[in-house]
Amino acid sequence: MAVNAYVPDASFGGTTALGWLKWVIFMATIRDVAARAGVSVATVSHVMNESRFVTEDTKQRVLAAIAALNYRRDGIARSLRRSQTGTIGAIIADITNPFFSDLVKGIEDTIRGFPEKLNLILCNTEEDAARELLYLDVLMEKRIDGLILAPAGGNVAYLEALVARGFPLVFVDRSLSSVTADSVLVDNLAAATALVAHLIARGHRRIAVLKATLHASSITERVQGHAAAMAAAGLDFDAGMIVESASSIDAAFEGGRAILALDPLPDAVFCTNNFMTLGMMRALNEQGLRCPQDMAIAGFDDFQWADAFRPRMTTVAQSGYDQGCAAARLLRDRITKVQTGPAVHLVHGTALNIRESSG
Amino acid sequence: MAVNAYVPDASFGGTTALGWLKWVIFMATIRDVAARAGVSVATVSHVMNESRFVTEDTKQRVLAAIAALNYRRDGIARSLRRSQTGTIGAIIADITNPFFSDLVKGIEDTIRGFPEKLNLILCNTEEDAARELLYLDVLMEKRIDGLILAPAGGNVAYLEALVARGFPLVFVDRSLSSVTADSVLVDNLAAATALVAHLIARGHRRIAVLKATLHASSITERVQGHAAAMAAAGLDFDAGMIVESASSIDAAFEGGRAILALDPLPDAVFCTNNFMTLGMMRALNEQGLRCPQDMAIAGFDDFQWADAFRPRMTTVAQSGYDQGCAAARLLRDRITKVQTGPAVHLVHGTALNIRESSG
DNA sequence: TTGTATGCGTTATCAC
DNA sequence: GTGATAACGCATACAA
Repeated sequence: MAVNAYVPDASFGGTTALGWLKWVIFMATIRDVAARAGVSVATVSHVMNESRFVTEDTKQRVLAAIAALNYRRDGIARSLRRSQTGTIGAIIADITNPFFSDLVKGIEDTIRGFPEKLNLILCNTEEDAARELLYLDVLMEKRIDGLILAPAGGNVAYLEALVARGFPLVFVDRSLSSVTADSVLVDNLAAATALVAHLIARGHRRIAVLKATLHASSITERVQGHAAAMAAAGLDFDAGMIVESASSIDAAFEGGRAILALDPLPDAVFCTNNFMTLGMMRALNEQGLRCPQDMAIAGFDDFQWADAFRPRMTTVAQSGYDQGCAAARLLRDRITKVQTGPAVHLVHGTALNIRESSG
Repeated sequence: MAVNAYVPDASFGGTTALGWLKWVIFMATIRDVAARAGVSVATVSHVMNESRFVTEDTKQRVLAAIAALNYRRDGIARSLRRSQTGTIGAIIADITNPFFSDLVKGIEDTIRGFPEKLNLILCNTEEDAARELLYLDVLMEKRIDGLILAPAGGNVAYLEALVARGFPLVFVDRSLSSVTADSVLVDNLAAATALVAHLIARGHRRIAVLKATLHASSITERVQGHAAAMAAAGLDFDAGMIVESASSIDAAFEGGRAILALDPLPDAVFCTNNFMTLGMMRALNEQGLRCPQDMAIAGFDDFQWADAFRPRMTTVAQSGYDQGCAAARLLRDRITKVQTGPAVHLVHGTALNIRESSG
């Protein structure tokens, strides 16, 4: 490796403010390559981009110079010139939630397959709209080509303006009714209804909800699913049986405690996402209660180990990975203008995994 | 929001190849702002960066123009001029591994607190050195300011060259002995030794290892820990008791099956990471074997729900989050040249969580 | 088949 | 206290 062995010739630029950096971290430019190959910068550029015919001979000389100087083109300068960065953003709630880490992996695996060699800038809002706004601003300043967003629930005007400007935006997991953009979602209402109906079919009557406090359409719909299933069965429930907590395992643990303090005790709990389920189980555990004997639990979002430990959890499974893949494709199609019409909304399927935690 | 209401005046640039884009997605430039405020671009720049004194009056005019035009400076042009991008890369093994998602969250939370407003580009190698190389190239082309890396095990010359050039690099989770860079690690050898010693103390004698096949120093050391503990106890074991599988739950499931096919059957299994533990449990489950009655299990890496489900897992816990925070700080200090001496190596602590899976 | 020269939007160095 | 203007490194329109 001769990366740091090359000594720039005298033609190399002067010492501006940050010029010294270039001496420490020397990076050959397209001009250095052109000079060494005895051609113009245009030719070097065209060789790298295969954007016009170059005789085999000159091409080889250019390639040799590139190798000798260990030249890598400057993506920043290239981005400035082409007005596209090859970078997309993903603003999600929380990467430690298995649903989102699967989703992000789906995005990554998919964009890696694209010839455009897209990159992903990752941001966690932790369900905070203020943080979302901050990230939106930073990403816009970074001139990302498009954005995959699990909206925290605010910034509607900002997002509307973005979409109005034609900026490529894809919603995942949830959407904002007032913002018309592509989306990849699941039918939360139907899935939650089916899950709670299953609980009812198992004989449970007092079914509490451990609800993540967030302004996400997905969560709202899941709670509506609970109400729908209860109503369909002619079952009543009071608002006190819907306990809210922030969307983290620790907060859900407290929420779970609150549910276990309910009087009379519910005989089943519907957890609106991964974190709620985990927190609920921890609370149950703390009180020495057994699932499903003492309390049945069913949750939205499956997790990879849901069937390897006891109790095996009854869940609605959705593939974060597949949704990530779909979102990435949608976004790419918008960026490349393969897709230009009105917003497209993808609804992915869910599966009801009936295991033992529901009794 | 008047983002898309502004009609650029006649002075607005001509139509180059991508010029049309500017009409669809109109973005005011520093010149538009200067023109509207009746000042020079220099003044606008200085107002935005607070880099020289500007009278309150002109400053207000500039600020008003910025607001009116909804101007956001172009980070790309800025990066080109300043030769720094405010972007760092993180190349890790797999974001769906809870250890790494915690780590990434630690990085994010930390860089968000920096005044530099750093951004994170995320890459998963899935333990593939070829993929790592690809990402290294892309990230270098993107001119990232620094890199946090969990090396897949190859690309040594490339990384050496990077470090020799003074490029800020921090290893996490594992390191490459031939590359001298900052690192954040744990004492894998000691922790694994203690874990296996615990298994031995519990009366287990035939202790198998479910080992992730990867060229990571961390895994090698964990396996050495097993050997050390066995030797210290005067226990023998044959190589057949060390079963390898790729580092994914599915592969570990197969590996777990292989272990359960061993004859004679081991009475305990040491799993070298999260995924191995999960796959092993799934295999156990498939065969209808109980843990710890039929087989004791202990794993490296704790997970948030390790104590909420049965069996509660005995594990070595390390904080991916804290390691992410530390790595981000180390990297920032290198980037800003707050830290300039020889490589610093941080060794974070681990905790032995003795729960029920070890019998 | 190749070269010259302009400009992308900033920042920073001068000059006034 | 402010303004002109030259880079930054590349892609590309236009020449040759």
